[in-house]
Amino acid sequence: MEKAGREIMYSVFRIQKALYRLVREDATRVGITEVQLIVLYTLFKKENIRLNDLAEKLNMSNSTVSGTIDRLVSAGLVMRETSREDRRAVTLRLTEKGREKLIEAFNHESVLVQRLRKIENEIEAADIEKLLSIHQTIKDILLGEE
Amino acid sequence: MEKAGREIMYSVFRIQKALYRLVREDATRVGITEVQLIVLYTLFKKENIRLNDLAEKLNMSNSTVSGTIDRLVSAGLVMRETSREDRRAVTLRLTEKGREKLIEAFNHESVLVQRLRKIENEIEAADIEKLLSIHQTIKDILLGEE
DNA sequence: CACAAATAGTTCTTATGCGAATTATTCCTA
DNA sequence: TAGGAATAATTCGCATAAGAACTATTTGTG
Repeated sequence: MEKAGREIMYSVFRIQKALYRLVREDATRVGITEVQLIVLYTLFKKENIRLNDLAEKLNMSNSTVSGTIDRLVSAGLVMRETSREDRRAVTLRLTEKGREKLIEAFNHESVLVQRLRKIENEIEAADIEKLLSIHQTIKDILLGEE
Repeated sequence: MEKAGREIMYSVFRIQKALYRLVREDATRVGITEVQLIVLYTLFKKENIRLNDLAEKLNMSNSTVSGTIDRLVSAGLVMRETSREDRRAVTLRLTEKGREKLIEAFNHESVLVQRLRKIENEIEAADIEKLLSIHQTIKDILLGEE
């Protein structure tokens, strides 16, 4: 395989793992899993989203999301409601308890939030911009938008 | 949460998913899973590696790797051997069949290999270097090496 | 309008993926 | 050197993660 490409690949894998580990730390602290926390956050950012759209946003299959939502509903953190416009569809919403859980997870104790802040402080804005732009190029090439 | 940090996080997640999807394509073509293919590749690059070291290299727990190796052994692609120096340890090696499978996966048909090559061709070497260096900084911050 | 095609979710099966407990072996030190 | 601490791997339980098959609706086309 190609050397530079391989290095980029490994480098991305490593960062992703490190990020996931920090998310897991916050999630575990409040008694849920990292994926559940990411789902809560996404629902917080976008209310009344459909399961399909949530799955797409998270880059996950809807079978996976369906199962995760099952567990969040059982835990009383999320509500499932049949959409009135389309009775096939399901819309998802945080419960009050879910909202509280989310806020608790990303409070001042959150190492993830601290580290993300540190990244913003220690890396120059121009470099961050450069990084995101190269990432975009890479993503486009990987997805085959030529 | 912090805006730029969040963007970087999402951007990494997206690239990781895109990469995984391409690895999966090659893996599926030869009848194995993406993780199994990554393991075969790692064993190809480093013969007679211990399970522990393999897990560390892949950033996975050894319970996960142990299970994956189970399936690769069942499929006749990998050999497990008790280490002579340390009888607690297990060393792993590709079988001939495993080596053939790996070569078949990453042959000229491989979209992943093509795309990685394209990344090398279309992104300037200086930019790739810059990218890897920023990645390193981010990884260090995330892992808390302050 | 009828009815096939498309769409939204769920369920099933298999494979990760992790932490905790367990087993086997080796290391270390009183 | 005996026996506990440390280490390497496996096993177990649970939660992703994806694709395929399935159900329930809605859409599109003659």
